[in-house]
Amino acid sequence: MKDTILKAADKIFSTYGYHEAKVAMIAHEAGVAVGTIYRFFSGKDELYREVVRMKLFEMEKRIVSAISDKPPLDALRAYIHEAFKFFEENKDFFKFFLRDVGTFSVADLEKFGLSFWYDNFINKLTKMIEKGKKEGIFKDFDSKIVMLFLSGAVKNLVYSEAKGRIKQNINSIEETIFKIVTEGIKR
Amino acid sequence: MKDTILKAADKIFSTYGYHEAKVAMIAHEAGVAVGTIYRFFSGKDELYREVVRMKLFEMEKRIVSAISDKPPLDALRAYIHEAFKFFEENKDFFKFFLRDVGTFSVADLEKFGLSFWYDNFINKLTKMIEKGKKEGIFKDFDSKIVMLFLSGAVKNLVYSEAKGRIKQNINSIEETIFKIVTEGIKR
Amino acid sequence: MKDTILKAADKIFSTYGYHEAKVAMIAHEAGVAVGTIYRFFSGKDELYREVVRMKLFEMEKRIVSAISDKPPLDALRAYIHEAFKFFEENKDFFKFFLRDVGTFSVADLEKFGLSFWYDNFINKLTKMIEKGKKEGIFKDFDSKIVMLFLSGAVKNLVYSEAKGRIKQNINSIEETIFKIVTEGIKR
Amino acid sequence: MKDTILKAADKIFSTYGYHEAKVAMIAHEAGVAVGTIYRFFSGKDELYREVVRMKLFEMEKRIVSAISDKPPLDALRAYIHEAFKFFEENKDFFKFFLRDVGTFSVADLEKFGLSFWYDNFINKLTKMIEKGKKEGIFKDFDSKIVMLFLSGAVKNLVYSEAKGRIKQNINSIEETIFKIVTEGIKR
DNA sequence: GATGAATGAGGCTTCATTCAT
DNA sequence: AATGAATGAAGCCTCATTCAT
Repeated sequence: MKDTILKAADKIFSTYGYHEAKVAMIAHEAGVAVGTIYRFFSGKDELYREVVRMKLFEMEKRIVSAISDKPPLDALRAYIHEAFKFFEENKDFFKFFLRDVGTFSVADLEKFGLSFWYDNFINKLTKMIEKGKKEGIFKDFDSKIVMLFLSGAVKNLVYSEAKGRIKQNINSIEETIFKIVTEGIKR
Repeated sequence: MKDTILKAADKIFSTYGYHEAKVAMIAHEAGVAVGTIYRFFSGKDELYREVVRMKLFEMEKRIVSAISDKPPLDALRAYIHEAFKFFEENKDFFKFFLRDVGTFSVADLEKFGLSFWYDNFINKLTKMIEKGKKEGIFKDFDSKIVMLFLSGAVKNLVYSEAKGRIKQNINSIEETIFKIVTEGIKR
Repeated sequence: MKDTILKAADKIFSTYGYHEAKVAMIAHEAGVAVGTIYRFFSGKDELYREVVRMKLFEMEKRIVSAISDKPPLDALRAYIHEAFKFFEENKDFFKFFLRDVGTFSVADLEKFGLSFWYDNFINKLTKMIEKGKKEGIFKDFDSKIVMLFLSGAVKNLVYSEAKGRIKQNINSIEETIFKIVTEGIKR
Repeated sequence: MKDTILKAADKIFSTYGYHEAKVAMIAHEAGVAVGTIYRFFSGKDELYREVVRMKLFEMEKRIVSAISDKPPLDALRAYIHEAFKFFEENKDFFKFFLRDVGTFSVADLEKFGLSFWYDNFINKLTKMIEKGKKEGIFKDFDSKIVMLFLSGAVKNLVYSEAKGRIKQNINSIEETIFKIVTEGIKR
């Protein structure tokens, strides 16, 4: 039941964004009464938070699993590939998440309670870089900056790709990203 | 007057985001009556659009001016520096509007009449890469992908810096970005 | 519930007229919350339209039923009597809606989807005159003009009576109308 | 100046009706500033009242002048003719006046201060009937009822004619009215 | 006297939330 | 536990009116 609602909420939020999504729509999509939603969630806010959590935790799980136990360069490739795949699969959701986050007030953002999670996630990814540095494969840049650099680049490219602003196919884009980040653009 | 309102709107939208920002707050911040806002803007929507336009046009002007007539590598440095500076100065605004320009859906950009502008802006930046390729300084990656890669990386780092997730000072972050993008992280 | 609201709306519109009537007043009169009104009507406009429809359809039903299957002169008397009775019972409403059905512009009647209805209603009444002409009881005036003449006269008298401008009792007024229209004022 | 405003107000009220007419429109039409209107009229309400007064007083003047010093039957014809002519010339105004009156609250209607005028006007017309009765030309119906009967009939027919619901030309309609009211419809 | 930019009260409407069944 | 009709707070916007120039 709670899960049905969560899935319905995901779909509606992904289709309409937070503010255009109405609780009644979600109830309808889930095939339950409006009141039922309030048995499981304290309100629309919490419902949204739960959807976001669900998504991000899934993302973390998939990406972390994709890179674990791989040598640094392979892990890097895997990260780029998995991130692309995940964003691609959930692009409707992220289209609105990224936007809606901007429509919440600072106070609300903190309510998401995801700051801590995000730091933690970035730290896990950072380990991939750390490992590469230890093994002498990566240069001695600050690992966190490298990861934020890389994840920003990936996000922007997924997004642009989703918007049809890039002609290349996804494999080719992934490969280009990998090359730039490993070897740089300077000849 | 129009300008006072625009500035107040910028502040309120930057602090609360679109939906939590109330027209009455903006009027109060601007020190005018609610009705006065409607003498200059057809509604809350248009007011937001104008704020966004104002910001982005200023950003373009500053960045384009910073990179023009510079040799490719200097231009690259200048781009990173100016983008950082601009985002830094307007971090409240961008926290809400864009963690990413791509944050807004195509429909939204079109609503702002900015689709054309964005393509144009990216093209201008892309020329900086093209030039470097012609001069044999940059490798033969697709210029647009390079630019989207770089702008994504920069935006994410500004954002993270603004959030206090990075300890280094800005100059050092800029330098790291420059090095990664030019020389890559692989040893 | 819908009916309670409709009745309350009738009362408030009849007392204050469309523009001075506030949705909140209607809700209060009906003993429901403002929002409840919007479960049944799309807005103030539709609510007004529905009140008007309700009234006019009832009027038609009563008048048509009163005149049907009667010989022309009896039908004429019945028309005058029933019209008086109906207007009398709803004088508050008609004081605002119609001193005259014609009071509303064509556009308005169309907005109410009542143009067709009104033509149809007049046609039904017209048949009473036609019948009288066929039977050689009525003179050969254009039937529609006769009906518009008669209904205008009746409406004005009801209205004046309602305003207290006439001293006679209603029966006497009805009789006078009947005599004037059948025999004329000329000796 | 006051007159210019009054004429402009007449035009705008006649075109849009009371509630859709905006003070700014009237000022624009009159070629004066909004504030100027408030030098001559205490507000929109009074301006409307003045327009209505102007109209009705003119109507009275024309109709009374048309019927005075005429033998009863000629006066009757003249009344019908002049009423038709006047309504015809001002149909835009009356289209809205009749409607808007219905949108004012009872309190407002009294503010028009026209009840007394209307009684007075009807009395003047009534004299035409009285005279006919004294001369033995008209039957012994209550004169006021006769006048209200007649004026209602005329108003309704003018209105229907204005709406295009009648095919005959105006002269023919006037003649029919005259015949019905004098001789009745019964053979 | 004339102007018209600025005012701000007040209305219609939406929709998250509640609670009696 | 589930329902969904009813609630009512709160926001955007309009426009008659004012008053400094």
